Amino acid sequence: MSPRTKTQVAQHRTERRAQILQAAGRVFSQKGFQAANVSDVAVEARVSQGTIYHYFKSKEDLFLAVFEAWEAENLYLEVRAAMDVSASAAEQLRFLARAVGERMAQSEEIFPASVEFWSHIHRNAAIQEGFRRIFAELRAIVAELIQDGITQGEFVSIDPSAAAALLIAAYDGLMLQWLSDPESVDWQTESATLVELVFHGLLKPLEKLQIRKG
Amino acid sequence: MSPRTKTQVAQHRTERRAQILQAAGRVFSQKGFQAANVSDVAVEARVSQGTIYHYFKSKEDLFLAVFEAWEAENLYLEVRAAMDVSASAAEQLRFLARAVGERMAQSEEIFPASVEFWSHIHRNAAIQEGFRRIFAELRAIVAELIQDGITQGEFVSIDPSAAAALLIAAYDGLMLQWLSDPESVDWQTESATLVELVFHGLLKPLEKLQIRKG
Amino acid sequence: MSPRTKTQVAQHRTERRAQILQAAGRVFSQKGFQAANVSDVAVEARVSQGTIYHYFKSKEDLFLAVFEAWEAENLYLEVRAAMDVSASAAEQLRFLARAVGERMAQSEEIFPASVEFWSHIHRNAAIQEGFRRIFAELRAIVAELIQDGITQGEFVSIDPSAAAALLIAAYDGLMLQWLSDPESVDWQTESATLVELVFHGLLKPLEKLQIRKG
Amino acid sequence: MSPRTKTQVAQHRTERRAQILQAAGRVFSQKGFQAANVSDVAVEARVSQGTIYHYFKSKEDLFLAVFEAWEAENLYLEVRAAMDVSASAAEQLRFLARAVGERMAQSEEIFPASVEFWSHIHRNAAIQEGFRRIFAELRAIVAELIQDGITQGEFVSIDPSAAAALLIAAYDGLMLQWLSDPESVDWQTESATLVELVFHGLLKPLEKLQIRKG
DNA sequence: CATGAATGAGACTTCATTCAT
DNA sequence: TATGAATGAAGTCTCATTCAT
Repeated sequence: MSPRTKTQVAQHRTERRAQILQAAGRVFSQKGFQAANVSDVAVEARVSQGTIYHYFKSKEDLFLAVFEAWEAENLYLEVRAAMDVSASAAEQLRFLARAVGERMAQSEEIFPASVEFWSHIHRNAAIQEGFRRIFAELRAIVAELIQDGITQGEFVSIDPSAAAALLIAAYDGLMLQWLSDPESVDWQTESATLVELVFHGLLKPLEKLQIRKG
Repeated sequence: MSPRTKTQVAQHRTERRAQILQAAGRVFSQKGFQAANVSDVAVEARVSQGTIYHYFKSKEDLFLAVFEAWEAENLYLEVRAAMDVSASAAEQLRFLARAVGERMAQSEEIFPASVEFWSHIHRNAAIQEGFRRIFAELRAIVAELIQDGITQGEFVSIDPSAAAALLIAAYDGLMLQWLSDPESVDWQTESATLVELVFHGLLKPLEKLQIRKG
Repeated sequence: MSPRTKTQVAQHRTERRAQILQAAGRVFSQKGFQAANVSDVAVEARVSQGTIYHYFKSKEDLFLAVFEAWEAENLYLEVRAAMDVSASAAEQLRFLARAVGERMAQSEEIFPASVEFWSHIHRNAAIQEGFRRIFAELRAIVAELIQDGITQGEFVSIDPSAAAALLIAAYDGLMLQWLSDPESVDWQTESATLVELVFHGLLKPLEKLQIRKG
Repeated sequence: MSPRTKTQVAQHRTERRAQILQAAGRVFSQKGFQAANVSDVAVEARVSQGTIYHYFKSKEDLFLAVFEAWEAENLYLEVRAAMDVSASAAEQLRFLARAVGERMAQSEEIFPASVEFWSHIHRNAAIQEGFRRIFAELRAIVAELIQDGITQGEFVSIDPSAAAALLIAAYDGLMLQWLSDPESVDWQTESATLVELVFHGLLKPLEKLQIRKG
């Protein structure tokens, strides 16, 4: 009956959807969700406005789809990948810091999108849940790594989850500083400093002993 | 009907302005700048829409004024206050971490406002410049403190500015985690862990020596 | 404070509302609710589209307001007025038929509005309820009149409510015939014929006796 | 793939057309012409939107086709059928009233469609013409019957056409009352009351004589 | 003939801003 | 200064219709 096979139709739909999704990602991150027009997205995706509504129920639906796509290719997959390295906890952490630093350096153009999503956390349950999941997962991974280090006598005893939260937080906070002044953040330097700070601490060994004595 | 002195008039203006500004702060942080209506602000401030335009040129003007007010009572004043303590760099840092942690715990209701401003960094030059200034100032203060510690032999040699950036970033990042799941962040714990981590590092002293040797 | 007194403002609002309501009545009855545009109403009322939304929440709200206004000045007030005549039931009925006939003849231009409302009965609960009330009230009045006639020995025994329904129905049905062909309905003739038919019946007295005998 | 004869093709077209027509009838009567979407009709008919346009030029064309189909199976065929009974005018009229009453009772589900068509009388020439024809034909039939009764001395002298119009109108008006409150109309009762009223009239024979005397 | 993706005009509605009072 | 009615531009979304397959 149908001139195109169902498979062809489905594939076509998938491609078109992706095309609109990417365009929307660019537009939303550039202008912000509210300020962006559906017509802006349509132009960017080179389709008519009406077509967008064949693939997404509403502008908000589209926004959430963009968020899901963003979420899907988000950091934590990469983070988990870094864990595959079978090495000491310290080495894994060092490796991870470098990997994330490099990733950040390459992702600068999507920072606005991230911040845009951040600003919807407290207004949209789906977005909030997405971030809750992301952070929970990231924390779990990093905390586990730290816990391993403690267990194996490599690391000092510390609250692994609280420490993990701090490490993750640092990168988000740096993103913000980068946005307010790209010159002010050098990802390589920051990652290196993070490792140094977190591994050895600020206090000089001698001081440390003295302080501990005192 | 009774004639008022110029002073009275001026005072009246100032009060009305503040009244609108505070209302706008609440509304913008709750709904977001774009989603918030001028009429929402008017209702919240208990004035008419027209009145708002006697005190602010436009909605954007009002938003920027809110930003300035937010900026003015922002963290860094408190941070600088912490510095007044004449003590060792380590003690100052420890004190600072605790003070900031407490401040964060009390400021949870304005986090949405902060994130709202963040999302305008890359779209509004004034906001960007505001944040650039905030971060630059904060970094300068903390970096100076670290530098002092290094100079006085308290701290190990480390990039003071990069380290300062990390410490500041951690708090912004935690704010984000708090927004996505308030249960997940305990400011006291995080501040304490931050101090521990930053002071002593993760690595056990023995390990440290061995690693350094190796 | 306010330059105009509250009374002035309220009066102004009332007038404007009425102005829009009347315009909407004309437009909706001419084009039908769905086919009519809010902009059509705005043009007819000589206000901007936005202004309409200061007075009515939505197009549907406006439609319902038009319905209420139509309902308010509807037949049954006139019908009840006709009842004030203290006379025999037969004379009241005769008077009523003539009054309604005259009223119909003068109301031809709002017939489209009536039919438009009719078509919403089964789709809109408020409209349905409105008509239920109108018909119930009309039936009650006419049925009471007939009952009086029966009680006082003027009228034969008959189901007063069912008979009332028929009389009322006749006028609505005639309205329809008029709309499909204005030439085909002469209100005076129809009212006169109705009275004759309803008072004396079709059957010749003699026939009647014979039939009743048989 | 197997070649079909022209007859088969034609039959197929006819069936498909009917299938769409019936679906459209249901949808239009439920939602109203304007509010109904072509896609609603397509879903109801289990064909694609495009297919509808192979059988009907436009949505309006489809609507008119539905109207024609509705018209074709409308009352007056039944009415004329009732006339086939060769009996006295009175008996025919009595029979007719009962038949129509029964028909109405069974047609309740298409009342919305009727009212929907009514609401287009004054906006669409084809619909108006359709109703003009329906009413004219009905009136002619009933008026002829009444005229017969008069001619044969069964009925009193009365305007046959005006009386016919009233009888027809009553049923349309009752339909409206039924729509506004299904509980309020019992077709059997109404038909019986109609016959009684129209045959014998309201006035008591004695009264009648007196009034005629007076 | 059948499909359904695509179109784009146009609908309702919102809202920042103005201005007469 | 304060008001709030009025504006009209612009936004989101719908939908009848077309057309390539």
